Amino acid sequence: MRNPRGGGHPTMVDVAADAGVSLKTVSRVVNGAPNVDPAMAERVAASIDRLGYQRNALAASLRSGARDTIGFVSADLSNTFYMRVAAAAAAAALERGIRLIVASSEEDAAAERTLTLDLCQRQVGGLLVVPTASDHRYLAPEAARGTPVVFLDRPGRGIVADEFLIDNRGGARAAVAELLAAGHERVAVLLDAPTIFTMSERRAGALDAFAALGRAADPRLIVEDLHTPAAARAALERLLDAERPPTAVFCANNRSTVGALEAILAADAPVALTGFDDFELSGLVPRPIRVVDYDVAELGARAARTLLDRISGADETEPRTRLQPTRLVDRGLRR
Amino acid sequence: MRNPRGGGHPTMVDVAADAGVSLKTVSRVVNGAPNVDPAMAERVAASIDRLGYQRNALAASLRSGARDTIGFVSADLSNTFYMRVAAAAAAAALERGIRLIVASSEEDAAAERTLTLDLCQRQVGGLLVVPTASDHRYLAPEAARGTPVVFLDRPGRGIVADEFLIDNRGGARAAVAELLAAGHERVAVLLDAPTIFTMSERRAGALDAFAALGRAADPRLIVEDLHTPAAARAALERLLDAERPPTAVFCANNRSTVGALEAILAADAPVALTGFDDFELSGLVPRPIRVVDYDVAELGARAARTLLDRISGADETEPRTRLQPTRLVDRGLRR
DNA sequence: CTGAAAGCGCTAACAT
DNA sequence: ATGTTAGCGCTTTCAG
Repeated sequence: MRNPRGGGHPTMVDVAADAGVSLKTVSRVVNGAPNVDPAMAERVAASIDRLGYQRNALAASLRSGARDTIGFVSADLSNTFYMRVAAAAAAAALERGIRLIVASSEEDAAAERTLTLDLCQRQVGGLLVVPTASDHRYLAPEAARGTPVVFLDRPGRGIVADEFLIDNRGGARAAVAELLAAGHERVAVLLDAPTIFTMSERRAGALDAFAALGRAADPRLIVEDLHTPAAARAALERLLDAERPPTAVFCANNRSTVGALEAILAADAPVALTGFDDFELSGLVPRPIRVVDYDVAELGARAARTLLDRISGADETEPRTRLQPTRLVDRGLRR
Repeated sequence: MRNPRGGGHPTMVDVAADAGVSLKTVSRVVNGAPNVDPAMAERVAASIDRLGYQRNALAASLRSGARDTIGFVSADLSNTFYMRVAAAAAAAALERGIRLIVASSEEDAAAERTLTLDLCQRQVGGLLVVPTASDHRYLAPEAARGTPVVFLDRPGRGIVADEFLIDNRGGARAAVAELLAAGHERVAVLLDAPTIFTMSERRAGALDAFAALGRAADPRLIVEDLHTPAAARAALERLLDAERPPTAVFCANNRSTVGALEAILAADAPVALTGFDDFELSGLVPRPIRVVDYDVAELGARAARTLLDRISGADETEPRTRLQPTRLVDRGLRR
């Protein structure tokens, strides 16, 4: 598949020679520009087909400076939450003719930085990033050079940029308030490490709910640093075996929810459960539970649109933090 | 952040002028080429820092023709299976200094074609694709032009290319054989549409198991076209209510498995269950089940390495189809 | 070890 | 409506 000049792929020059027209005419046809004689367009199209010409998008954007791509830096490719955000963002971008390319730091701060800079070198128009790093000042030069950044799910550090977060605090508050309103005197709270942004927010929300009733949470019922379902299970089993066991549990993420469920099901304990984050197959849990749910697709679409508005200059307001609202919903099998 | 000439970003020319060296020297420093005087390199590095110079990777590859990127065209971004494959492929590629960019057809054949061609125009070195389209002849020109394609999970149609598939037939055969060996006389089989490649394979495997024992499956226990968990649930409920209900079920994908589980749990029926595909939280199912599992990461890594070998020319053998082996594993909560 | 010049494939500005 | 000429930012000869 060498080109007529003997090189690699055929280029516009080859097509022009083949069709007996100028380079520019080929360019016009390829780009669907107006004011091209139909007969000529026909001839060019025939040559393109015959030579198997394919436009080199990189060369095109080099001269035009067009930036028709945005990057999505996920923190974890196999996290469905982020990927649903990415899918929604891709769809929203496509509506404006912009492609989204996905990369992932896999929760590695150095990888995040490398990937991000790499995407910038690839001349993406902007970035959606789920931050893993604890310092994002390295993005400031890029932002200043006109590559806007929008953070997702977690705030960026050391840089002013748009952020789209879940209403972690409000969601947790509502979940715990509901348990308290149902008459539960002893509500346990299972959390991962408080150094994680979402955890400290959700913890604060849970405490808000107690405070709103003028009550204080029993500190022995608040368990932190539960990284895995197994840890959450063990923690809840310990609480259930203790003197005055909880009658309800609020789990601050779906890993804890899963672990708590294991404990509850294994002990067949009459404990009400509400968990932050819906999860796949939550409908399959063999007893009614509640989860704090939110519109993932909307989050992604809003973030993408904001980024595109920044890129196009349509939005020159101060960067802001937006919270995606949450709602409490029923899950689990009803009997 | 305008460059010293008043344009946009600073370029190598600006750096060269600033450092008082030639363009080529800057290029050498930026690319870490050997044979550069350390003092000069130092000066150039200082200018790069001061001007905030960032290399334009697109321009670089235009001249060199370098192809340091491969594309992954998923069929569904929110399918964890594909994303785990993508993550493994990305890691394997990175070991050779190649970046992976992810796009998704979202099960739309036209989108697959658009995305694929778009990636080619972006000069990716090769493609990993989970095919959605029913005809991949459109890829032939690309392949001929030196952009190899490797298909994942499903075979490509109308084009000879490497394929990495799950051992669907063998896995299904083993699953059903095990149920039969355990003494189950009546084993139901729940499937999605037989037009789907994996479904016809898994169906064939299930029937193999019966045939190996000289037995024939009861056609009334084989239900097809179950697209959703709800459909699978309804189908199994019907079977359980019928005259001679099954004592075991083989579900050909995890959606059916979920539906079947709902039916079994709701009826508290003593039915053994084996499902193809592991699923998130399968450990949480409140009774022991078996699943046909496979090493997703290995599949992705092998596919990526094969693609890279094709690109580099290290592998010029005939394209082949490889099957990823499966194994039967325990899931669900033990009591 | 360093530099000048040419050119990758395309688009933009200016003719015609 | 079409063609001509630069030139995007970089790498690559090929000379010094």
